[in-house]
Amino acid sequence: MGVTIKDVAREAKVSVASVSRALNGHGGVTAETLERIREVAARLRYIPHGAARSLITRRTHTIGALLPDLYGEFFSELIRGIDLAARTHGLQLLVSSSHDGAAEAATALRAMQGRVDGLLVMSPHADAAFLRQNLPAGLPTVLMNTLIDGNDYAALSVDNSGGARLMVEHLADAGYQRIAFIQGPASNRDVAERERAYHAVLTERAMVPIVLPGDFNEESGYRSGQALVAMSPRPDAVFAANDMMAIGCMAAIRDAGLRIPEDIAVAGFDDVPMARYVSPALTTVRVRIADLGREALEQLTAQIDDHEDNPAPRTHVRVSAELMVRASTAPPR
Amino acid sequence: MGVTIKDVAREAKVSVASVSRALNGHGGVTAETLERIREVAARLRYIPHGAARSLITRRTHTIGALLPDLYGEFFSELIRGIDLAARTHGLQLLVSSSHDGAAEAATALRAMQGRVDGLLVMSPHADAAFLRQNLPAGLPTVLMNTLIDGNDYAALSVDNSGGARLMVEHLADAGYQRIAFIQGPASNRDVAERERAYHAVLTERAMVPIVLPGDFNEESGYRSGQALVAMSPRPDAVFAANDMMAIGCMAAIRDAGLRIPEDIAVAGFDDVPMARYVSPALTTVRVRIADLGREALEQLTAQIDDHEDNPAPRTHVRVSAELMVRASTAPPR
DNA sequence: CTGAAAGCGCTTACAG
DNA sequence: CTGAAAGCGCTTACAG
Repeated sequence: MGVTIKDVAREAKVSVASVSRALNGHGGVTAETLERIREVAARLRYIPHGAARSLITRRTHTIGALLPDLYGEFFSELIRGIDLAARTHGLQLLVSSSHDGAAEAATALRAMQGRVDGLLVMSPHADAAFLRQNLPAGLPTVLMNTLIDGNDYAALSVDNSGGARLMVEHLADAGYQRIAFIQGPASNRDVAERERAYHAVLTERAMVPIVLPGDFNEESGYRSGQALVAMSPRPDAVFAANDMMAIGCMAAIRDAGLRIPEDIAVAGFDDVPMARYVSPALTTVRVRIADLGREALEQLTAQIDDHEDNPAPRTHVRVSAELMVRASTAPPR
Repeated sequence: MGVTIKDVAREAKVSVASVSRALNGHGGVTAETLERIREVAARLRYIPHGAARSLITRRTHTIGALLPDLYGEFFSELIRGIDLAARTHGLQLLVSSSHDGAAEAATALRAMQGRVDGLLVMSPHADAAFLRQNLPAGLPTVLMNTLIDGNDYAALSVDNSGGARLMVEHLADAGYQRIAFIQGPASNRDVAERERAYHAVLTERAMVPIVLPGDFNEESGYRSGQALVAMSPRPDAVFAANDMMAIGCMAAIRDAGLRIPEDIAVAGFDDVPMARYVSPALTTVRVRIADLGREALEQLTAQIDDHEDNPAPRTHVRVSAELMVRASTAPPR
């Protein structure tokens, strides 16, 4: 079907070896044959077959990314960081996403074998056994927001704990007395870390926790906001596990005829673009997701370029979070 | 390095052919040998080498996507649509993005050869010559928002023209008399289509066009908003080529002490999530970007599954746009 | 400088 | 049911 190196060799009246050398710029060809081969290759529109080439060179110039999703704010930023770094290294990206179960994720991971030089893994299904079973031994790998016991893999993750702590301390320092927390999806590890930090700070300050349910969606924030305003005594501040719930919560507070932050201060987590546009602007925690992606890819390329005798360290790096104080948590009167 | 089919064969005391047949479920193996081979494969943690397999099967179960970018609202949605459809077909995604020039895009495209079963192409660098030069002949391809003369390729694109026309007609029908337009980046084809439709409707209605510069960023919308409020006679409505500029423009109008829509109505294009949250909520044009991606992938798989004697038609489909009327363009008193 | 040959890891007719 | 062999399209020592 397609034109192969053999076609070029025949047409240029040389061996396939010479075509390969010429086109790859390895030298060892006279300027004359080089020119002829180039001309024939262009005329025939020869494009080398990637799979065949990487089968013999053991290089694919591709990195695989196993992700739970490909869209939404978070992944958009994550992919941006990965892509930025991949581009500077001349790497392509093989992505695989949306695995409903461990079996699907395993299939996806296995399909990457022989097609990537390294792997970026972010998966709720990934644990030590899963990776041992489905990851080719020796394939450079970096985990993103995916915690595994031991030091077998390099890992990067968001400092949820530090970020949430900053937020709760900010609210307490501002003078708020009854600080509520809106949870995210139960199985979400990021949320668990945020909630743990919330409890830790409240305990340190001898304050009483008030926890409301949520699922990361705006609607759940609205519902918890309704519950919040009906409480007695009413909380005077609420920290939602993400921005969208915080925004939903703000709507509920306003619909109840209360003011933000005078009656109830509201804070979120993520710093989505919208956070600056809601009114009042939302105080939140910013995580440089793109940095996480970029840094993960840099660590991965370091592993790929490793020599056996000088392995890159398998470290666990925390990407720090930053407090973005805005009008929604101005100190109470 | 890794364990290959040979290792499994040796360990299971069979030929590699039998290992292949057993593991691929092709039958022709006794239950006993099947079991033994499976056991050995699992014990050795054998994972087939993708490149080797696709070299012989001529199938990669991967589709390539050449995109100008991977992040931001638009691509997030586009990728979502592609990913959704790819998943139902069991396909992986090889993405390549951010090509600063035609040469870089060409390299990326060529690198896909032999590694994908089909190609989704969205590139400002793609014209007929570019594709002929860098696309393996016969490789199934669908163009997205990338217009080429002729019917060599299937193509899908956003109906910018129809969407912009709906908007300008909406403003005129609402009673606005002096409708301004804020442009996007000069080289952007989507913008050109939107602007052309703006001019067409104004001509039909015997209205005078008022065109202000912009570059898709919020700041440029703000600047054009400042220019707008200083005009005399002042336009009573403005249609920005995208939502972010519309939002910037709203800020400028408000900062000038004017009201929206009483003094100046504002409309955008894209329907970004934020559009519903600004105050007043922004009237805009919604394009189902995810549908574009999904539909493009469906067309591509149809081509891939084609038989030579029954080729899928190379059509050019327009993804329709929808008017989202909100408070920012309520009719003038 | 050039070519014949081996080999990357797999699958698939073809015999037995 | 099973294996030997050919071949997918390339690259790279090895000779000449």
